[in-house]
Amino acid sequence: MKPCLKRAERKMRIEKAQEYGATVVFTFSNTVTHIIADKDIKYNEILEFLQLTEIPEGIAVTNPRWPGDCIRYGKLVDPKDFWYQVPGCPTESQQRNPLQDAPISEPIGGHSSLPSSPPSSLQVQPRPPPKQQPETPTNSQKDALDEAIEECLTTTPINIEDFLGSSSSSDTESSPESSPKRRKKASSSSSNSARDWQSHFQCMHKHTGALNPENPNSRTIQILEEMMQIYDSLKDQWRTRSYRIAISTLKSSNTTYISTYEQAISLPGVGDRLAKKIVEIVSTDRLQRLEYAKLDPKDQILKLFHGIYGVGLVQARKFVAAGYTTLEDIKKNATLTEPQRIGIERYSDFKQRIPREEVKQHGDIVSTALKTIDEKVQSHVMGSYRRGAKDCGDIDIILTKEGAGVEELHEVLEKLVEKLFDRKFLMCGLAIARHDDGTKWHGASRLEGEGKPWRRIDFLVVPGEEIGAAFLYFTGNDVFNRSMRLLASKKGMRLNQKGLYKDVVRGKNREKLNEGTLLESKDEKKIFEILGVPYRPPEHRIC
DNA sequence: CGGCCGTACTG
DNA sequence: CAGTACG
DNA sequence: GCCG
Repeated sequence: MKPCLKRAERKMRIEKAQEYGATVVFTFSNTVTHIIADKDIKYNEILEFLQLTEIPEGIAVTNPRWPGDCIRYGKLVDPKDFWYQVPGCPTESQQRNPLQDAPISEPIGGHSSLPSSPPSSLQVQPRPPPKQQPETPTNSQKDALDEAIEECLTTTPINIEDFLGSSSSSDTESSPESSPKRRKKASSSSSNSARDWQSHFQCMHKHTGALNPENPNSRTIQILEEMMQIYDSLKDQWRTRSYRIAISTLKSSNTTYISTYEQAISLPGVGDRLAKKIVEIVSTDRLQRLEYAKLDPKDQILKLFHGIYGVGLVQARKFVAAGYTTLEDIKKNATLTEPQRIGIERYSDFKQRIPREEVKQHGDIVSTALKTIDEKVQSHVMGSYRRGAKDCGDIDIILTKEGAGVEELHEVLEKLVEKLFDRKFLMCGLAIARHDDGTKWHGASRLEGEGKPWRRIDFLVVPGEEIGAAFLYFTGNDVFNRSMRLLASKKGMRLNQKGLYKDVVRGKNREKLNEGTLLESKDEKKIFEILGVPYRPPEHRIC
């Protein structure tokens, strides 16, 4: 058997199967009754691996869900059932659509179609390495700010590990070993616990968003992400938040396979309920609750509608409740705002990812046009582009000028937009600053040429003095920003796209009672410093 | 048990 | 104002 | 959902 990245996970399942009386063999022989293939294995890959032209009669080929279900239901379920089919398996049953097979949950009686001989041995297949991640950090492109920041970084190297003592609680257990000794000179009166409480904030940790292909928890993460999406579509923002945090924790614990309740619950952000779900995923390769939820066809339609620009969950649910099932339905019959109408018209355009190179091209066009309006106004491409993504969902551009205020820049924005409409680069506006001090502009742009898709493009007008806070905000990602802002508020401060403020008085519901006084807004790195967060370059802000 | 980011634009 | 959006 |  080839070494495999998933071996920890497979080992777990193998042991589970043996616990229940299965015999696992590592060579193919006529004693084999079942072949359990890892999820992504295709039928012909099994044939190839076993050097067979066909699987002998009487041997069942299934995915890992089958043994899981057998354990779940306490009996041998039918390995020919749809749920257990291996992709490419030449049987009639694979045509069955899971969405029509409504009552999935009923224990499908194990019996008849079992192979003649009793199940006594299992053959386990290795799983191919997982695919690559969507957002790949690259350090190739730098702008002036990046270089300045990196300079600061190299002169004052900060090791995140130095900030995270071994957990104060007794059961540190399987956490990614932090070296015990070393102590930064405790600035002022900061005690251990003072440093500890804030280490739970996501912004305190390096995240690249890369799905480490060696992360043994990738299957768990995948299922939890699906579950999170369900809760998101149910408008359960707090459950969604909890899932997001727990998933993020799993992603960073990429050296340990989390398979037991104790392991799981010791992770920050994972409580009793999620720990139980993780155990269920590990031992059965699925989540019962998720299977139910995915059966609801409304869920699919809801997602479709929610994908329209300007349509949130409230509107999407209304459309579903009204009985609409397609974008055409809505376009013809529903009352829509103008942005929503465009959102439907350009639905597929806006869904497409934008190659990094094209993002740069859009940025260059804006930059060039800007020069004809005001030489001193600069544009910076932000968002996932600045984080180094190889493709982006939209294009985020900051317009700024040293010493300029919002109103001066707002005029520039209006001229810029007009000019870019004239040259048929901008195709429409979606959300447009209407006041003289408006700061944001949402719309669509496209490159010249036949069939070029419209791209979502956002401008943010930023006074010269606020460039640091604006960079922080517009670089994201969203989770990172929220984490930074929450940390600020816990420290009696307030962070937004204009700056970091202190002495913010909050009433109940944390409602802001005063503005606070400005601490820093021009220097992105100083905002990190004041908040006590080790500086992280954009490509490490993917939580 | 209550909190979970903070802001800007639309209709 | 609620809803939606941005990171 | 989790956490204090």
